[in-house]
Amino acid sequence: MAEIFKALSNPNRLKIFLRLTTCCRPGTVGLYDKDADVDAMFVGDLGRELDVGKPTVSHHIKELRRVGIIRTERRGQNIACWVDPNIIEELKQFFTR
Amino acid sequence: MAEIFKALSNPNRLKIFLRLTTCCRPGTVGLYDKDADVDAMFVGDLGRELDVGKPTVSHHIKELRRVGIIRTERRGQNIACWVDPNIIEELKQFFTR
DNA sequence: TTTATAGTTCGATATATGTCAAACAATCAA
DNA sequence: TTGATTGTTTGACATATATCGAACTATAAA
Repeated sequence: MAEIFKALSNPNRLKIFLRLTTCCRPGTVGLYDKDADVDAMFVGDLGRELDVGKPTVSHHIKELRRVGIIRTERRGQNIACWVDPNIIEELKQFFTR
Repeated sequence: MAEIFKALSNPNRLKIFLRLTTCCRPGTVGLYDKDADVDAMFVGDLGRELDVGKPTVSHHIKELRRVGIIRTERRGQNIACWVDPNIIEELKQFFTR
């Protein structure tokens, strides 16, 4: 859990996380649908909203994936990113005991 | 929120947080009762469970208090610590949108 | 095959963080 | 007032982290 919190403690990574939790259908935070209109965002799209260089975005994406917060998949030239559906539930559980 | 996650990202601070959330009456995480048997823990008690020096414990307590995760109060020679009742709810809300 | 686009890896650097020892401060007890 | 206990502050240091530019890789398009 400490590693998950560390991943979310960086402002840019937190922005990526929040951006990804709102790119799904409204009201479905933490849930995504691969067949929906928008089920993921590309690394480049996320980077353009962040005001940091590509290497930095790549580094943050890698870290978020390493700790299991997001999942990624190549789609042509792009890398699609989405929040792991389980992590949200796990985090809610953590603060509900 | 990033600062709150940063505070919880250090293993020792996370241990302090978890220890404090379980020193209240069972099933009342995040709630404390000043009139209950155990409503708080002293800095020294927390430190003895952590295997780090006193200055380090003090530093962590200070940080947890700075970001609003815990509250403290002097009681004689000791400093009592407890988790802020509001923060738990705030964190749950954050992952529920 | 050449060019363009998207992203990663590597190396460097500046800053932040965790930790300790030593000194200090505050409370209590003799 | 003296000594013991509890915790804080300060200064130092080693490690971790965020960031960038340059070089590299992978896919697509011409």
